[in-house]
Amino acid sequence: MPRSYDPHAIEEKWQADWEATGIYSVTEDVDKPKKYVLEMFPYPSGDIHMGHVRNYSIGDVVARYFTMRGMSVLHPIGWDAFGLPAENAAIKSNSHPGKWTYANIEKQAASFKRMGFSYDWDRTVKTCDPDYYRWGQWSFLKFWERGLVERKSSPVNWCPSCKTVLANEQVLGDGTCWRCKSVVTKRELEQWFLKITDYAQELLDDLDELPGWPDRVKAMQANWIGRSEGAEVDFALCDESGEPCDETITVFTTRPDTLFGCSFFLLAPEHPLVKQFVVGTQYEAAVMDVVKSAEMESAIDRSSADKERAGAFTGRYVVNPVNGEKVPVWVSDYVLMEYGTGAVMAVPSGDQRDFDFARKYDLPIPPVVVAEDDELFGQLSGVRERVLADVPWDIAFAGDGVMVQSGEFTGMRGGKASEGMKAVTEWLAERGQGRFNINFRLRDWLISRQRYWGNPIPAVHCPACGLVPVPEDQLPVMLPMDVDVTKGETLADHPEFYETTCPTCGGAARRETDTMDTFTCSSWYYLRYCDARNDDAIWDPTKTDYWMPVDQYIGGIEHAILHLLYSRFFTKVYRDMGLVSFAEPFTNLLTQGMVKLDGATMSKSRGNVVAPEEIIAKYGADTLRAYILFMAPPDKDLEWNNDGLDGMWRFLGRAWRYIAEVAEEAAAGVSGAAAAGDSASKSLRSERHRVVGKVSDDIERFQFNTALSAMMELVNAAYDYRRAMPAGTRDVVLERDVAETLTLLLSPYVPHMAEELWREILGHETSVHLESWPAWDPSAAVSDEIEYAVQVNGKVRAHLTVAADAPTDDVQAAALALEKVVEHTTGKTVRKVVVVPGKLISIVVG
RNA sequence: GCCCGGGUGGCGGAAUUGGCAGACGCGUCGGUCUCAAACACCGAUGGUGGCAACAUCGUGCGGGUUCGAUUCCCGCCCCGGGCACCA
Repeated sequence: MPRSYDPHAIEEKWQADWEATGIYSVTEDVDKPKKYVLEMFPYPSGDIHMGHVRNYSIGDVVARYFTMRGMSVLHPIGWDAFGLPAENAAIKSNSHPGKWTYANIEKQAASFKRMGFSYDWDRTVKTCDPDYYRWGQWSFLKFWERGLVERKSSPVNWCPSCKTVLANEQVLGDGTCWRCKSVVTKRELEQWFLKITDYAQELLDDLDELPGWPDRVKAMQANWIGRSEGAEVDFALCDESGEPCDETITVFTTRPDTLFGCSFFLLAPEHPLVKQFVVGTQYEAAVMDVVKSAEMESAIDRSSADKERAGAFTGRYVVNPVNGEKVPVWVSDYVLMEYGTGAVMAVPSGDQRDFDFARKYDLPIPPVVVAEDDELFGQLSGVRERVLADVPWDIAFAGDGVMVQSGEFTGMRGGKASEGMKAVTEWLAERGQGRFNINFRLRDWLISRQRYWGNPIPAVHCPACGLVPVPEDQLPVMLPMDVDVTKGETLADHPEFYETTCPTCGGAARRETDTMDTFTCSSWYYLRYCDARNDDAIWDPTKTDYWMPVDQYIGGIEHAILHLLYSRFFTKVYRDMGLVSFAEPFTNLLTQGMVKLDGATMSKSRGNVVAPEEIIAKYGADTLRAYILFMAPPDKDLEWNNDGLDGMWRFLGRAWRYIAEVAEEAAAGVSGAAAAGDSASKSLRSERHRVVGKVSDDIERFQFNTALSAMMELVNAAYDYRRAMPAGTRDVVLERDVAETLTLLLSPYVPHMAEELWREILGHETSVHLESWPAWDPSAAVSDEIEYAVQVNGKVRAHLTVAADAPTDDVQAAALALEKVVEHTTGKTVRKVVVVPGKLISIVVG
């Protein structure tokens, strides 16, 4: 009896062997095509969960496959090691975030090694190592030199639970913190920003250069960047009589074609002019009510769409530049200070929000763009002057139509990007009262954090010189390790840290005590992997030029905007600095689905966790790897279910047994035929070639589940062959080939089992992971007989087996002569016969 | 409201270019082995009718194109995700 499959006896043995022989270390090899396969690096929480198992198993199969296809494959791993969970854990366990983090990295690295992933561990980065974060600080200084760093005061997102500010991208759709789910509030604070908006247009345009990204992710990024084309329009402030004063207020609008319908003007409650306008006037009380209640409201309430809009008249007016009309200036909470200019021209006939506001406060709603099928069209078509001051409509009309009551523009097409929009904007531009403009929803990236466990911002506040960058030769600004977070301390509580001298004037100065958003650390780690141990530069460009861009990036959909947008931004800045020669870091992106249990994401707090360690203890790492890939295609969410594990275990056992039996028979000298011509041998041979082709193709399109199905089919066919052919009559060369081929096909999925089979059972000297991918001959995959399905009036009535090279006419004649076909065609006229070569014959009768 | 996905047996899923729907696996049922169980192996398994051959229905719903539609077109329903007082 051949030895049976025992993962526990082999897995750790081979892990030690691979580590000792360093078979997964790579260097630049100019003689081979390169592939950079990367999975998003993990936060070192200490435990490995099913999401990790899935993510890293996918990457491992891809990396091993490309290696076997003769490519030079970079497949690194590292740790996104700064961040709040370390501080929270340290507080809980009365420890230090660093101690906790480094211990977790050890533990988690051991788990990853236990899974048998093929990483080049020599390239590991830990973002909390000074050797790493100094280059993050260096990047910050370079960004600063390029004018991409700004310290400014603005209303920012504050998470009361994390006790720090958040970037816009880090606030979820429901107004909660992405990490802790607390409700985020707004605070006016002075903070550090990276000017990602300088790259808004390019970040949007270059999405078209990424055919290897899922449309979903590109749509989400485009949505987030939120480009709108329109115009700026200047409105002059005027006095009660309508006489313009010197001051103007500019608005952004996507509909300058509706300017003739502007019947009031709005300012955001936070707009600086509001107080100036109303202080000491009869309007002050009502206006300040609106301002105060807007301040009180949470971000969620404020943005609730069906909320009653509050407003008040300021007592002031502006002049509409197209018709000289005096327009009242109101304040309303539906105008946002953060978007556009914080001021809006209200056109109630063309905008539902303005319409509702006008009805509530009894303001006029003159129509200016009407649809041809609207009852007003007949009445107003061609009418230049305003004859109708209020529409009979119940809702605004925001669609495309014809301009009316619009002076010289009357009769033009109105709507977004319309003839009228362009004509009005040009008219304004000629007079210096407006211009074409583009607005983005994307805001600058707020990167300062009022927390300890992060990368210190390399800046000094000097009372004489202002903000001064830390000189490059003084990097890194070391994060002190004696901060006691259990007492709630941050860098701002450490005089030894912040008391310093100004690098410029030498006078007493205060070091910046904010740290950088951890997303800055993860925005360039994939570049550092190319040259991870470089102490003289962030990387050697010849190395990034060899490895980059990442050919296949794999990670969770939750980073569709966050990490992926930030990394694209960083790459473009490095390109402008001349440090890299490409504009996009990730050529192909696979967003892996979540692993769920009972319909919810697995999490400790929810208590619905299946620990990978338990599965490994029972079945070994190989079964777990293969099973999680077999359960579903990688981009779909996956509902975890232990029930199928036995099936994968059975399959691996069957494959093992087959290979071991073949090897044992050969060792025992059982002889048989070679290059046998019987139909069973031919059929197994063609199945072998078909399956190699199918598995190759499936891996390249990430269909790991169907690749495994195909291997199961090969094993089934191999057993069928053994059953059909008595010992001594089998083609032993073919069987040996099937056994070796199967081992090679399995090796990216179950690397330990394949290694044991290859070296100990099949008797090879060197690792299976240094072997080439098996060759396959598409022509050998075709059998010499083909079965046709024969349809009569669209229903399959019979099957017909003919020689593969039979002429179409013969096939058709044979099909028509079939008994079952005759049954369904007698007494009817054959009207048409369609023969799809190699597949089916469709007979139409009537 | 706008923009993306998705809806196929009891379950996970397959069908790559319009060509035999349900590959492969789980589960279930029946059998072999066994004193028995476990393991393993063999067979059956979309629904309905039928002893069977077979017939018939069937990929969210309703239409359409086609010899032929899970696949393409039109109109809906449901589920998931993103964006949203964005001017």
